[in-house]
Amino acid sequence: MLSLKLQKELAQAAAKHYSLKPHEVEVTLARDLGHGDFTSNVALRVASRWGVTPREAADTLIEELKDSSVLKHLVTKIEMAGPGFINFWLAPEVIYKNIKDSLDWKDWQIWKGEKMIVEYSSPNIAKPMHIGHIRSTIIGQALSNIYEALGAKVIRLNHLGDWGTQFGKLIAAYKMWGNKAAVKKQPIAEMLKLYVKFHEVLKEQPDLEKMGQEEFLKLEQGDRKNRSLWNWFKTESLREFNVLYRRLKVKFSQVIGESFYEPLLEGVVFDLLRRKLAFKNEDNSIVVYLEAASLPPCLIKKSDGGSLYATRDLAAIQYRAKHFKPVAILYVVGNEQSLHFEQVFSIATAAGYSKGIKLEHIKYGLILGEDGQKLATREGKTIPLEEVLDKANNLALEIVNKKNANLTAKQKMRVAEVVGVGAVKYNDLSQNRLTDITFNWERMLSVEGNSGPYLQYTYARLRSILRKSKIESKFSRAKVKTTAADLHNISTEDMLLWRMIMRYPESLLRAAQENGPHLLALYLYELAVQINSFYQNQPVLRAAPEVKVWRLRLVDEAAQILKQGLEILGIETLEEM
RNA sequence: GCCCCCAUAGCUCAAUGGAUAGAGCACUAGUCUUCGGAACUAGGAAUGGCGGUUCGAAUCCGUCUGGGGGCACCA
Repeated sequence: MLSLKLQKELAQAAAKHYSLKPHEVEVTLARDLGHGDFTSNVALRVASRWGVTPREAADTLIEELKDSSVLKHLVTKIEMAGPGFINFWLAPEVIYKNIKDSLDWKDWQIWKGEKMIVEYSSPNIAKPMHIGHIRSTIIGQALSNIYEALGAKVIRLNHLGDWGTQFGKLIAAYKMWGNKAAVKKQPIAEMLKLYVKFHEVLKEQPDLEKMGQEEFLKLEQGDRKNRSLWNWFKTESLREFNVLYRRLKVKFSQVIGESFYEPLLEGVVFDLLRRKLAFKNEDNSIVVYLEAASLPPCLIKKSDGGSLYATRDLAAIQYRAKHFKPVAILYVVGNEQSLHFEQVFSIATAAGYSKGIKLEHIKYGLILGEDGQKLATREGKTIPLEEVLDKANNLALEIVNKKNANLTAKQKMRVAEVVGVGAVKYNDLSQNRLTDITFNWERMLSVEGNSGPYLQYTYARLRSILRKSKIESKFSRAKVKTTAADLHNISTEDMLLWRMIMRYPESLLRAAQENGPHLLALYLYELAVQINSFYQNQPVLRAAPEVKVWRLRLVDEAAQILKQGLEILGIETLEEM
């Protein structure tokens, strides 16, 4: 909310008075109180040191700060506010400088040059992408963008689920009931049918389970027929996935399937045995005991010699550490895999695979069906992502037809797609990632209130004002020039909006700290609400010249932040809609 | 049985240990000679129960209740 520079300056001034180190004093803006002021909870930190109440500490602090030579040029008034809160009124010159500093990106690029890996989306081959995949895909994309905006070098990995017993099952099912032409025609739909059928028949014929395991083992051992089937399934699946990724505007630096790590698996198992972390059971399966970490044991090799999920993730950590040398790996994967990651991280740490790398499971709540129950692929009970996007698109098209008849048919199609996808993405990104989401069509497709389209609409309106102001050429962004002297002419409403604009970098920072894109979404929404309310009552183009210059700059800055912020969330903006 | 996540308004969700717990939907009443009404203004309504830590708790700790997920040869 305050520029880093000003925060630092004030903290230093306060610290000097109390012989504290600057980091022991906290200076933050707590509430919007009016024209050009900000509040601080400096007193609170001091209070806990002195053993007095915050109110007493604040009183003393105010007396002393009044005479501070360092603060004199910054602050025009200091006052006691709530229980232990001190309000500072800043001089206009300071506010102006603060605005400029806040909007200076370089200050906020705290991840500059750091390399990190974000693993997201990671769908399973041969299964349709459904509503459950959208969370990992969209949250991962947004987080990657956030870190990148803060200066990090982000490697975006799609860790495809293209290995494991499930493919044994699929191969078995295909060999029994498969039809080449049908798969060619509708690859994923047909593969899903086979998979579902396999599980249905499995209920009556339990020996099918073994059959699936055998087919996977053959695949893993390089059986020609199984390999070529698997390759074919994979190619067909990826083709369908890419259509959806293109629609969602999701990109990856690398698409590396689990199968990629297969040649490394033996090495990992051998290494863990050598380090006496893993042990061989009588049935030849190999397990890592994790009592020390209070976790259940983790199996890394099956009794038939086949590999497991955990084995592959361990190999992946080893590989990534060696080839990318990241400072962190973020796994954007659902809540239900918590145990798996706790086990894998624990083993990786013990074996030293992740030395110098922060491993973090960015978990998120499930999307539950409208009945509040889990949506399971095996039972064929899912909502395909394509269906969600199509529905959203149709609804948006209906609305644009009503609202903006002037657009050409082509423009309307474009608007419908951008708005539809935006609505779906925002619905997910605006919520805390940890809570389970109960699926709801109405909310998912909402275009009113706290929704993606509301933000897109706000941006389009701001751009419309700027176009009409004629301060910009067709291709360049608006650049409204202001000076500190102009600040004396602005109203309280204007000032409040400035304060909101100044908070943008901080919202990004917090979103990164908490790995919560919803914090950025929330900020953008608050900004949009405030500017909507603002131009409803404060004329921009018809204002007096000295006021107009500030209002145009406000509109310009807000528009730029909305565009940039939405882009970071992976949501496109439109000049007209 | 053990472990993890969650519980806030009728519904869906917010909230750095701080000031009067915010929104949207729905409902009610308003704002159009408008820089685009996908908007704006106003209204009622909430921290699951009981303890604890703290000057201060929706937030941290304990416990109970309720919902979801998981617990070695699926991923």
